Amino acid sequence: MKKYWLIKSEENVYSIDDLKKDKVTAWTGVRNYQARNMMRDEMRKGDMCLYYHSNSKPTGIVGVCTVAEERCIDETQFDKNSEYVDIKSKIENPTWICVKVKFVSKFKKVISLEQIKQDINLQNMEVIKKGNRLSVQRVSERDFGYILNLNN
DNA sequence: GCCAACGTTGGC
DNA sequence: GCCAACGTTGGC
Repeated sequence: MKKYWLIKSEENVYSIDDLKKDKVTAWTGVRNYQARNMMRDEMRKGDMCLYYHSNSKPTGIVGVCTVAEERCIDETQFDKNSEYVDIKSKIENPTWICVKVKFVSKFKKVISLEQIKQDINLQNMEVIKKGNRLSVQRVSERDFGYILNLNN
């Protein structure tokens, strides 16, 4: 059963254009247990993700990617030169597990947070709920399909 | 840069 | 286990 997600990235850190160029990337640097648990326990190869830019103008959904590989070790936790290093994490039992995502498409136009807030059909999306800072969120199949249609 | 809304840490 | 202090996220 394919599942649908929304994943956030700061545009100036790793944008949809970076993913388009790299084709596949490990979704490293997530240091929130709830987000990790979703990646580790629920995200599976073939699942589809909306790609969301935070800290951008405007913020919003900018494209689509797919889970290319599941349950990957986030290597940045063992990299002493990385800002994401976690000295408490053990090689034999890594704390941080992520997925690899593959570029699928970039939208013609950003579907902005403002637009989502105003769309009566998208009021169940996590991303518009107050205080929701999770960088990995579940999206319903219906909302995912609706958003793809908005891009047409 | 501000600040609300979190999540994490650590003393007790 | 509680909770104050602190750190982070992310919209604006």
